[in-house]
Amino acid sequence: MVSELSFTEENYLKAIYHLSREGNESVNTNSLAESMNTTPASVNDMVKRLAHKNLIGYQKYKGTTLLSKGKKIALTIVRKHRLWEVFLVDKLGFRWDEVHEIAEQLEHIKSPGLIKRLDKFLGYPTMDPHGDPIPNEDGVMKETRRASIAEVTIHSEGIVVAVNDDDTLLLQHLDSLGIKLGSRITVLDRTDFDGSVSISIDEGPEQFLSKPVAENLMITLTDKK
Amino acid sequence: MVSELSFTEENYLKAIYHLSREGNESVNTNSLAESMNTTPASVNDMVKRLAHKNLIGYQKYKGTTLLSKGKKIALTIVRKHRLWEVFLVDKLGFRWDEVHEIAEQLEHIKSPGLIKRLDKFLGYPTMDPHGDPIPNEDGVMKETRRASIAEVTIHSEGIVVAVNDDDTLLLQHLDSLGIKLGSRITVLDRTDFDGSVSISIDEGPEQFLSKPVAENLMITLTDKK
DNA sequence: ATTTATTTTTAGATTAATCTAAAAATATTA
DNA sequence: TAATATTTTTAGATTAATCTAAAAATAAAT
Repeated sequence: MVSELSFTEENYLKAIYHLSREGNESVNTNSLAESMNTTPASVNDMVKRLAHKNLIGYQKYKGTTLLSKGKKIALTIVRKHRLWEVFLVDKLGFRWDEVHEIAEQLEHIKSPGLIKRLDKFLGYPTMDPHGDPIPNEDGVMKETRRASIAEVTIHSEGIVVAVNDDDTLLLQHLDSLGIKLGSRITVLDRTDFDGSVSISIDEGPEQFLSKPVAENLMITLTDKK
Repeated sequence: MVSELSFTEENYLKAIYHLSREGNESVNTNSLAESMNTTPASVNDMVKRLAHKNLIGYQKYKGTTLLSKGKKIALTIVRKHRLWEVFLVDKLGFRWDEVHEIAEQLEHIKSPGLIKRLDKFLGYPTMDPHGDPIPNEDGVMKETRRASIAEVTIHSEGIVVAVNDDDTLLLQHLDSLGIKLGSRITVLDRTDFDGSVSISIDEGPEQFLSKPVAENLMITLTDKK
């Protein structure tokens, strides 16, 4: 039984998770301090508590790593964070760049059943509005990769995370099509002849992109099994 | 500028609000302690802090009252609590008696804009799933009253909060009609001849209640202006 | 109007989470 | 490898929120 963690403890676990690149590398005191906006001394104190609770591994001067229990908790927090972000964007109409702060708070709500119901209500999304994958209940998440619309298989669905070229005309063109960072794009078809693609933006009507535009539009997608 | 209150401070204000019957009467230390599940000594400490912040009035041995700033905060918390309860029941499918604990946490989420959007998403409800009125942004809420289905004007809408008679047959009858505490009932029509009424439960199809049933079914309703 | 009971307040400790300043260990560099 | 720089840890304080136990004030009862 993990006696109910404080918000702070949960945030430390999450920070360690992210800094260790999904829990694989060891994290040192200073970078944790920077990421948590606090001092190395405070981090040191907290790291001892978490180690004492068997959530992280810690040896003096050697940095910390998530233990399996700690990693599992970190992943449920990431899951909650990303599901709430989907809620805020899809249901409440926030922009993708407005939701992080709110999700930072919502991710700590404790309730058996809440997240399961939220997940269902949202239609079991696999990606958050920033294009990051959402772990399932067991902490497993689909691999994501970044690719341009030009190289992706037909029927792929993903979130716009970057535009490779910062040409003003291109940006204006995308804007006029209603494409921005965070837009959810489904690739409907591709013409072999000229490499142009037809897409749907946020479930909207079919629209066309020329090959050069498609090549510069990067999305993240979860690889379908 | 109210420098951002802690969850605990917010909870004290809310407790004072409820114990003072919507902020009108003075609240004594012991009852606050009981309601907050803590000791009179702790209450005394906290009361001093809140008085120092000009949120409540306090004189030694005289109990506390909400000041206007404190009352306003208390009301926004009540508003948030009740709106989240509507969300949990209407959107996520929780039962009315499962949501209090979760709303106790959600009510402390801080975000400019979140509650406004949530309110809109929920269709600007005026009552929570327990039949309690939801304060508007300015802390004003509609008066509610309890009445039996038999005495209410046609087209009234309210939440079932009690069954006056605990006769098993009546309870079974209500159950078979799909009526339970928390059901939202709209009174569609009433027959003068026998006092029977037709109603809709949770926006469902028309159903009929005999006069004795209607007389025992209590709802809360907000008086339409 | 005393005495008794209740309520409220103070005094002094405790715990989680933080801090600053200094000491210790490790890493880097000349 | 010795000197210097960086990182990490300790020691000792601080603040919010709590506690227990005892003192003080108020209220109730004889």
